[in-house]
Amino acid sequence: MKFDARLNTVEQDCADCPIRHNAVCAHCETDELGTLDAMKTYRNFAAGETVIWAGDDLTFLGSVIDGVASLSRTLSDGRRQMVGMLFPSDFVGRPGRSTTPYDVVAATDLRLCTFRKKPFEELIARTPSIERRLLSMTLDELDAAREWMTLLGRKTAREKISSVLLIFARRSAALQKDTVGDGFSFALPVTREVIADYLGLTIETVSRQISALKKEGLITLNGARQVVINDHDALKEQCGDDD
Amino acid sequence: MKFDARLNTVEQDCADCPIRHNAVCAHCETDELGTLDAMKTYRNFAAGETVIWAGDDLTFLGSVIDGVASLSRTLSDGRRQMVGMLFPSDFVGRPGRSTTPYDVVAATDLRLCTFRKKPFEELIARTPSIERRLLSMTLDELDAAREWMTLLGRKTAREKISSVLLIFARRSAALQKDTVGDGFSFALPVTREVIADYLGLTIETVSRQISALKKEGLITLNGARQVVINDHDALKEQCGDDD
DNA sequence: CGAAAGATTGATAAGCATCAAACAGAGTGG
DNA sequence: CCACTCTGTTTGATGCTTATCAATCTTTCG
Repeated sequence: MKFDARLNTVEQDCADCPIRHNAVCAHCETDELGTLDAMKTYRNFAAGETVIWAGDDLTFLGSVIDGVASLSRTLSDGRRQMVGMLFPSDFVGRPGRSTTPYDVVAATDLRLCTFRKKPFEELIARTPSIERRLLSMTLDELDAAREWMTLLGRKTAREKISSVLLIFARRSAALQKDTVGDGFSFALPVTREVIADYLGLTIETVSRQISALKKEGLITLNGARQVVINDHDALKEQCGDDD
Repeated sequence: MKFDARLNTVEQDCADCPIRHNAVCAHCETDELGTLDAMKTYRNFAAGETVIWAGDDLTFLGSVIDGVASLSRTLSDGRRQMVGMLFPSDFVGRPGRSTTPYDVVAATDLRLCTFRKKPFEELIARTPSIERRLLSMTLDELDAAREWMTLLGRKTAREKISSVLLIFARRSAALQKDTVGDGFSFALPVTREVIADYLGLTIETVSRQISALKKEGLITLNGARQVVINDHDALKEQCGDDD
């Protein structure tokens, strides 16, 4: 049965929340959690649905509970660059600003735990533990963004593809509490187009580089979306990174 | 006379500080300011000097008072990407983390107002106004980093150069409480090499694109570093941005 | 003045985008 | 069950953009 993303699911207690210990509310005390619990609304989006358009009024903020959201910007002639991917526990929206500077799109079916903006801003103003957690998460995101800038500005197409394959592999491994090594198999969660927008390439170049890695035996493909890593060390070499 | 960047200058009262109203201390009360005043140490760096190497222990944090600092990452074969530029009032370093993931280099002669890391971390833990200001500044930097990702991933060389010229122009205008328009003149604060590392280009491409804009009459150069904008609207058009 | 660093310009080549066509898989309806 | 469409993917041919290599010019500073 297909998941109907528009359907609002039953409210859940914060104490049972799967992202409880990683999200913005990670270090909340019981009473603070109670306040959040009373404020929250779950929102669901189907894959491909836009959560917020760039420039739109930002009326709510919140956390990703399940699924992946992409942040992307568009140039005047339609060229698109993905500037971030939000995974479960990541925070959506920006306190203290009235509009978002980029589109937020559900890359997969997506479930958010949201708060109306104004009350949430008032809450963090009097709750240092939330503010501190938000600062820490924002600093992490800034580091990630800067690492991505290095990829976008200086890496070749082959290095970009190798890098992104390993990133998806590690994400997949982490979810299964496994590690990436020779023979590790994982699924690409997104289309070639999304990968291209993420890497600052065209879909043709993405496809060609994946084919090249396949032809050289570093990876094997089962269909277009399932990847097996044959030579992990060699693939890591191809990333160009300094470690 | 050449500015000797290693020479420690006379301590300055926070109340007279040129970045007082924009830095991390912007919203401090008088007593909080007094605490900071007692903690601070000025540090000067000559253009080209490295403030912190990637991976080094982070022993101090602080604000840029004068000059420009660059944040950059290096790939295994030496390719470099600048991932941020810090101007006066911008914050250096990251509370809550012991090492920096990128090199911090003085792009020009540089003056910092620094605090030892530990005492400063303790201070922000009990001073919400500083933490709030730091969060706000970090969110701004994240937005800037994401905008830069769009430039790096999707803009052409010409668009990159036009964009960076306008960024420098606006920075310069803001400092003089002026606005950018036809006839506006400003200095490029950095070498072509730094611009190239910032834009993910080579110095030759930077030079060629600047020459092209000059040849087409959008800008005029006085020497290599002084730029006059002849046609602001046309230059803005060249950026490719969606507004 | 002479050396060194920074900037410009030219010739050439590599890398990636663009345009175009074919292929593969999933879902649809006769 | 098979044609049919739609979307996503692969592959090929070609050309533009930018990197690379190299030489010259300019500015700065000792």
